[in-house]
Amino acid sequence: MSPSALPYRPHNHDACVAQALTEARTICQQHNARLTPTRERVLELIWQSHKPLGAYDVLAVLAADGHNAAPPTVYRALDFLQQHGLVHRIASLNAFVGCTHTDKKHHGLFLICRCCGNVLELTAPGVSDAVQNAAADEAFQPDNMTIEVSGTCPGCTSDTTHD
Amino acid sequence: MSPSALPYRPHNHDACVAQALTEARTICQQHNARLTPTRERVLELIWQSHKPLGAYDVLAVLAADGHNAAPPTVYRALDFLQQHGLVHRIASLNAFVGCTHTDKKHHGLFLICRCCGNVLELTAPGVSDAVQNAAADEAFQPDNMTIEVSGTCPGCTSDTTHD
DNA sequence: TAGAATTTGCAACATTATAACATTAGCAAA
DNA sequence: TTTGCTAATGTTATAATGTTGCAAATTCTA
Ligand SMILES: [Zn+2]
Ligand SMILES: [Zn+2]
Ligand SMILES: [Zn+2]
Ligand SMILES: [Zn+2]
Repeated sequence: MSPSALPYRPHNHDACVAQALTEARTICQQHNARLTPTRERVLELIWQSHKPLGAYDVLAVLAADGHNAAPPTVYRALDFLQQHGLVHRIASLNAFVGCTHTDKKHHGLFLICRCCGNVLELTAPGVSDAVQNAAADEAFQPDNMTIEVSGTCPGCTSDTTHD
Repeated sequence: MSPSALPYRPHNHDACVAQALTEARTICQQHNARLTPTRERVLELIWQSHKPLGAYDVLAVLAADGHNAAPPTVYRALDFLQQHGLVHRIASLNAFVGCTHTDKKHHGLFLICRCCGNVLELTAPGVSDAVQNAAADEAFQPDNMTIEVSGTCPGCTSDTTHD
């Protein structure tokens, strides 16, 4: 899985979605939290690709579904999903992406391709540690870290045609 | 300067501002760019503290100055200042802070105190390198990195009274 | 089933950012 | 010094993103 990991190469994405939903159900059960239809639907939409989706994009699809939804509907669902570690917010894009490491406790590092828009989430303990050290040198107690790297993914480096 | 660096302890902040403005003039000259009155004023406002300032906060002060300003005025000035490396945008706060490393080429790492709101910018080559490595492992070519850590600064860890 | 707690619907509003186009200031060649 | 170019600013409107507050409905618990 090292060079050219999942979102950057063709894969059975339906399996991604199915697995994400299954894991979500398990996790919510463990947390004694209710994965209601709206929340599950939002999660499914976020997972429709590995490109982050904006809250209002989600809203638009819900509306097209016939769901009578307003912004708070979406933001509440997204808050819930974030709280249970099922999605991450990408601050530099104001958008949301499904978490691909729901099993481990982690601080995600996100590789965002400027060209195709896909995002790969890494666990990158080396980076976390380096940040921890830098913070410790300043006697700063880290709580949460946002690490977002934009650039060009392997697919877009080689190709001339993009998605 | 290691433990308890600048923004987190009392310091002569006027000197911070003066230095920032001086460096800005130098840099703009070098870049053949015009540090117009509006741009300089915005930079000065951003530097009024080590707490990031929102675009509309800047706008409000400009208005109080008697300057007939609209949002584009501020955003344009901020774009200019960012382009010349004089301010950074903190994505997780939608706010702007003066760059404290205008001399070196750098990717900033920001320690954001949840309690007092101050931000300390570090250069942290160790972190940059770790990120580069993680990206290289995925054959990803990094372009720009956003590294923002929120937590508690040394001042707020010890004190019970905050700013 | 009654009561409590969580979730949703809904309306209005707040904040952040950009588009489009007219106007002006700075500068240099004719 | 007038002309013409470019960068910078003014102006208006609008887009995009995110929140608050309260009432109704649903789900859980006892
Ligand atoms: Zn997939
Ligand atoms: Zn994750
Ligand atoms: Zn200072
Ligand atoms: Zn900087």
